[in-house]
Amino acid sequence: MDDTTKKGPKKRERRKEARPDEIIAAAIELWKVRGFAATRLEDVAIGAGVAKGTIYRYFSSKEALFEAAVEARIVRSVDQANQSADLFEGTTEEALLTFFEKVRREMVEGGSFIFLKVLLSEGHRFPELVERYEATVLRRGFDAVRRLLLRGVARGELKSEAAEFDPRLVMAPAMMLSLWGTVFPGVGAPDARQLHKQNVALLLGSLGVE
Amino acid sequence: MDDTTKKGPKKRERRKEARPDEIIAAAIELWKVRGFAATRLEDVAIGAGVAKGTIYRYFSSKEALFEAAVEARIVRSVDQANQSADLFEGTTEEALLTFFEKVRREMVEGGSFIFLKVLLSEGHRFPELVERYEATVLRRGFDAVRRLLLRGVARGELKSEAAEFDPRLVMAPAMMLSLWGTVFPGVGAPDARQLHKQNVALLLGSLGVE
Amino acid sequence: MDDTTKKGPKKRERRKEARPDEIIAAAIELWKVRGFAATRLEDVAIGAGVAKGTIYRYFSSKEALFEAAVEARIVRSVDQANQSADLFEGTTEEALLTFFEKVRREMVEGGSFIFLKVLLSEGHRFPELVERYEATVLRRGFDAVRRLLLRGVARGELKSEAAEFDPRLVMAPAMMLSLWGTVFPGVGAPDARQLHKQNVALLLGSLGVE
Amino acid sequence: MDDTTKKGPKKRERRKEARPDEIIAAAIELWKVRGFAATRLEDVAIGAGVAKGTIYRYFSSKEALFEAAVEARIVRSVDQANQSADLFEGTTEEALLTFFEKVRREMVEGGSFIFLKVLLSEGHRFPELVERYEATVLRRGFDAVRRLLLRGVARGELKSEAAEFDPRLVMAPAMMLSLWGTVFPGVGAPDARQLHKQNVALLLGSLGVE
DNA sequence: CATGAATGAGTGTTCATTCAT
DNA sequence: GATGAATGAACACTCATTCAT
Repeated sequence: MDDTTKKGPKKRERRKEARPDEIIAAAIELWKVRGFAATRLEDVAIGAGVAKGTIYRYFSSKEALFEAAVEARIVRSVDQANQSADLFEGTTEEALLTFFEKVRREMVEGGSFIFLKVLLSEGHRFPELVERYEATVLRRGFDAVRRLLLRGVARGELKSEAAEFDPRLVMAPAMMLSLWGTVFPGVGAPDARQLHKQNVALLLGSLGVE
Repeated sequence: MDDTTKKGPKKRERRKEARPDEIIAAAIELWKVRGFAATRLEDVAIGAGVAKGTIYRYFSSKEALFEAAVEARIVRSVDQANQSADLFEGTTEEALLTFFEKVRREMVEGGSFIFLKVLLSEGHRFPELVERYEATVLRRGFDAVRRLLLRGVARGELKSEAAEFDPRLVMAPAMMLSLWGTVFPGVGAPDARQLHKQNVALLLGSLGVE
Repeated sequence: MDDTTKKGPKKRERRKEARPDEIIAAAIELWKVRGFAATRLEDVAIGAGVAKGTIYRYFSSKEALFEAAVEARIVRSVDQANQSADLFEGTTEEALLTFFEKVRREMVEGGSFIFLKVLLSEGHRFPELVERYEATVLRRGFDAVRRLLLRGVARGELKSEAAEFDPRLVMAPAMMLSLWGTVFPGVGAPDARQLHKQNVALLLGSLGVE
Repeated sequence: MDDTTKKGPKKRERRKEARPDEIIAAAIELWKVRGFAATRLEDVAIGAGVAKGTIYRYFSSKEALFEAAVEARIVRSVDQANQSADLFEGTTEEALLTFFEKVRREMVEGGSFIFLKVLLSEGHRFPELVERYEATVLRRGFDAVRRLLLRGVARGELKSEAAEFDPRLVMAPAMMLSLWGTVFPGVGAPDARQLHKQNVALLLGSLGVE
């Protein structure tokens, strides 16, 4: 017990700092398959290779762990979205398609869908988090889309009225399809790319120049 | 034992037959505000003005109550959707707008959003119900939309390619906006009608003739 | 409901009087297979072809029903036992064998084993009934055996010391075997008659003259 | 993770290892007086000086606790019985008397009667346990008796036909008397030793040489 | 700091008993 | 009297959280 301090103190330090992330990663992995409510903190502990009590050293409660997980992933999500929208070089058509694909990948493969699900069904328990998610994920996502539309107008690819188009309508299909796909096997999942293309075509058909 | 086929045995039972519906109504009302998991069966009982045990006379478990509630509401939802699509007399533009409004009203005001939420976050506990919901609500909703698009083509209001357009893309925004609106105050709720109009404009702009 | 008073008032009266017995019979039949605690009063009602509430017209509680069942069967048991012992004409050997067989039949086929089982495991709930059962079933059974032994001495078939032999030792094997047989498939049931014979041989071998 | 194989990890656990036994002991003590069904798990917890939840750390259900209790006591019972039969040095008369006394002590004072009672009245809920009890307690008890009879024949104390005598008939009185004694105050308990003597006399009178 | 045994409030479910019809 | 819908006390079991080691 006390003999472990001999070898390398850095080693332990390093692991210690990684702990919260490992716990969050394990938690998300379990939440993805079992859902938030049905996943016991003990399972998270086992999944992260730590003891139950250890989780409480880093997160004051199950909800706090969830909030921390959202925070940890939100940064990535937002950055991804912004990169797609702002640093993209290609046509608006490609940009939109890439954006939809990013949303899908982040939601489905990255597991972010679990955050949205929990907030949708148990949002009442996380009032601040709901606000924060709305402001940081949704609003920023919408803003990214808006900038993308404006860029399209600026590039002469979209009609000027596209600047007024509500970004929520652009994002909704990609998100709804991702959510459906995680529960309803026959709806949304397999041909996601095809649907995204059709959605882009729809947008360009209506908002595109000529 | 076999003598029960007398005159009118329904008389006395008719009043009692309302009980299950009252319980379901009370349950949905509570689920809407507190969510499914956070609503105790005792609260449902109080809400319905009965004792806890009474619920078990009609529903064998909390999950069975949920399934019964879905069944009870599904019929209405599907009928609504079909009416919108099939019996509608006006233009496709009006038909789409009406359809979106029906979806929104059913989801938000009718409270059907709670079913979707629960299935999204706890679908694992209701495998058959997930299938049933997908087949009865989602698939039929998509079919109604498809028929609506075909009707538009037949009426010469939509390009022939509209017949191939994926109905999921038409429904997704209306559903996603409804879901968002129940949790994120600033997203989706207040100006729903405006968004639906813009969505219809988008569809017609791309799929409409001329 | 009110139209049934037309036909024969005697018919209903007669059935009314039979009700308690029918209920008791149905109860015992269920207790035999499911046990006392695991049998719901509703099952008894269904088995007896009456409504749950009707049981309470005749028996004030589940325990009262049990007590009444014991009383109803006790009379028969005791009479059977007394007949075996007192009215028997044959040898003591035959008398003992007949007696053991009566005990077994009453216990196993008649279902009396359920009374003993309940009193053994839940006797605390029925203090007066325990006393009554002890006095009416056990003690009288012992007395019947004692008289049987005395008769054997008088007939010159048993040594005089048999008059002092404790009847409990005579009865115990027959009862224990019956109890075992109702739960442990391999112990006691199939070859009961053979065991009774061996038990009689044992008794006569030790207590028999010559 | 794999470093747990250090010096003495048993030290800390040894104290905790007593918990299951303490819980079993408390449970049996309560079952003896109140019966199995009527004893709430919370009472067991209080009796063992732990919280309700602690019981579930060691036993997955009330029934599992019962099964564990049977297992824990079965070993002792069987060992006792075997010792009596095999390692005994004295005459068959003494051996039988000692054996009966062991049975009685184990059943009445050791509290094993509660296992038999529960299995008799609620055996349906424990099908495997019934089998196990039959095979481990009853059958082995019978075998011990059989060996005891064979030993008596070998020692020239019993007639050769004693080898064929059914051990169930030897055990039944001791067990039945123990069971009776736990419920019916006037039957069996006080003069148990006297009855055992008479039973031995009966057996030797019939099966004994000369 | 890490551990995991211990805690106990909370809830779904059962079922004997009551009582309006 | 009979019915069976309604009641509500009782209890097994779960799991987030705490804390002695």
